[in-house]
Amino acid sequence: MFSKSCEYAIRAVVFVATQNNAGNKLGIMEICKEIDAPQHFTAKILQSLSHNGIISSQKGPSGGFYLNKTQTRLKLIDVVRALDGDKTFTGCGLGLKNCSEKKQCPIHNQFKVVRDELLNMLSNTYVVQLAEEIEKGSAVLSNISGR
Amino acid sequence: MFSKSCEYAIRAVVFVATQNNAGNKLGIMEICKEIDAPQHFTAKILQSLSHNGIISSQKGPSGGFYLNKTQTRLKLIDVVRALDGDKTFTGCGLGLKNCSEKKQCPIHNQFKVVRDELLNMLSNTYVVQLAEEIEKGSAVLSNISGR
DNA sequence: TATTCACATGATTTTGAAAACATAGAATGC
DNA sequence: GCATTCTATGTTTTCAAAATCATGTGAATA
Repeated sequence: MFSKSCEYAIRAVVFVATQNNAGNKLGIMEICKEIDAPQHFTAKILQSLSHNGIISSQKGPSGGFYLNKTQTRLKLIDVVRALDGDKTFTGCGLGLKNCSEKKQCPIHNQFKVVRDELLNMLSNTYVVQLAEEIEKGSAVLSNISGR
Repeated sequence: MFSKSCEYAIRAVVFVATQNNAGNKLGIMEICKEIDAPQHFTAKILQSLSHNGIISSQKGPSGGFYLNKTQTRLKLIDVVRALDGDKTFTGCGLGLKNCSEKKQCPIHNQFKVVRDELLNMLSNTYVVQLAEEIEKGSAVLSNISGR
């Protein structure tokens, strides 16, 4: 459904949101360890997100990634769009490059319903809301058992 | 969403269904040309489908792929399951290997709604019904313009 | 029964996303 | 200003899906 980049990004952003209270910033190593993601790869992803204004970053000692006031209102759709673009919501279900309303694949309309449901879900889900789930302990962000 | 294999498979199966009337069988070349898919790769996919009883095949002169009586009642879900397995409907949206009802990722419930919608759609869509769209001219199976 | 045709099968190559590596650059704190 | 700590960037490597290649096998028919 999503690219690996996008999966790691969502997990990372949600984790950052859980720790964003006291205004403390999170380093790459800390984030990757918690969400069980490859360090260098995830670093690039977060840098890309930072570049796109999805999250904020601070260099130097005691620096790291964090969310500014505006960014705490982040939705999942923002993260997905920044990394995977619109192709998740516009691409043809059967891989036809020219598939459109005018010249459509046979499952075009049926598929549209599913994609709209996805788009709707991502548009109505806030990152902070997911962070709360983690804080409450009703959800996890890592593969590693016991965390 | 689906693997390339699955995309080619659906397109191929729908095309076979459109030509299944007079009991004539379709060769690989004919199929690949029509749906604009790589020949050898698609051959393997169809052979796999044939192996799984999704479609039928006949060797020798005037042989090819076709649907027998039972197979004309094929649903999309059958094709997807045969090639991509259940991971399309069960895999975690955030890529967590251990994600389950008990230990779930933060978007588990939201994602479930979308996946169920997809599962529902695939379970209620018949291949012959899609073939009719093609025959009517209200949908296409190829990237190539003008076909 | 030999030839031809078309699917079947296994090995190999290609491709691109994913991941790792190496190095540069910038900010903080002392 | 200098060391430390972190982000930024470009290159290389890895790996599995995707695609190809080469050869085998069964069926039709003359």
